[in-house]
Amino acid sequence: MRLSTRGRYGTRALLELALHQGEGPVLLRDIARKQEISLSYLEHLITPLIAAGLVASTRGPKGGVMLAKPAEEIRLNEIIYLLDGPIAPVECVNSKKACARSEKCAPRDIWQELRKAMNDILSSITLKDLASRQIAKEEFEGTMYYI
Amino acid sequence: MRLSTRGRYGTRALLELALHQGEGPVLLRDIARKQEISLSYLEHLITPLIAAGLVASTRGPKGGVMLAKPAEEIRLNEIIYLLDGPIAPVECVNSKKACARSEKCAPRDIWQELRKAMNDILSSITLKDLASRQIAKEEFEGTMYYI
DNA sequence: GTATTGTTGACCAACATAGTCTACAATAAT
DNA sequence: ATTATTGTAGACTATGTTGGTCAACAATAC
Repeated sequence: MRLSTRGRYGTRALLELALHQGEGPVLLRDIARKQEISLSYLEHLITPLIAAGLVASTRGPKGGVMLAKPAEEIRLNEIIYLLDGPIAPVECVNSKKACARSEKCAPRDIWQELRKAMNDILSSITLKDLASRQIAKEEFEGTMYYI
Repeated sequence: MRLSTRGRYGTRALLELALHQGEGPVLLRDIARKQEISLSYLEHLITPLIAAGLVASTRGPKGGVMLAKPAEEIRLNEIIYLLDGPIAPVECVNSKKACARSEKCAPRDIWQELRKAMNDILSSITLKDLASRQIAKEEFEGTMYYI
């Protein structure tokens, strides 16, 4: 029951963009460095996000990537879906056809509850929320030194 | 974000045992047939469940496997844990040491919420509950023919 | 003792994951 | 125009996980 690195790294990359929203293009290289993701791998992760219209890119000197829409309009479930596919513990919760026993399978009902719970959480959080949380964490870290 | 076949098949196998609780040993072969799992694979799945004391087995003719304790005392999170490992979307939610950035990582908080939600659901459901649901489903299916 | 059952461990094919590397395309600055 | 700088695309690969198979073995009811 694990989330792949794609979804996690992608979320972190977008968080980085959200933290620098309004500051113009951010270099992939800088995202890679700050979020500790290999640049080559990040390039692959960013592609579907660009294709989906979450991220805008400009090439050449002074280029880079930036959020293509406000951080409050991007929800985590969207990011995970784009990078990891359907947020579902098993295929059969998406299509009944995936398994002949779907109709009379009690376990399947449980897997569906799991999916709903996960989706509810992920769709309730926007990149803006995530960025706010991150900022709060860092500020709190800072105050720690004064205790 | 998927549940492996191990956890799912294992759950189904135990459901089958719960449905036949008190009827003596059930053949692995019969479980395999009814739940559509290959026998050889089921053998591997049942082993950790026996080791953990959820299932009791007897060899030889008239042998088979049965629940080692009442179905109300077996929770789904236990089954999934035994077969799939920790119910966690990422390792870092279990041990902070897994990642140096854990302390100041907002995404990690989200993954922890996910884990909690999943665990809450799975630990709230016992094998007994699952069996009751299954019976209800089959009875309902049965009535359908009279419409 | 023999047929029947579970137990164990070696093995394996296919796929997913998590990348690397190279060549290429666009563009800003000169 | 040239060049340096950026993202884009695709081929390639190493490793691990998944979902098994198969054969030998151990226990036990009859």
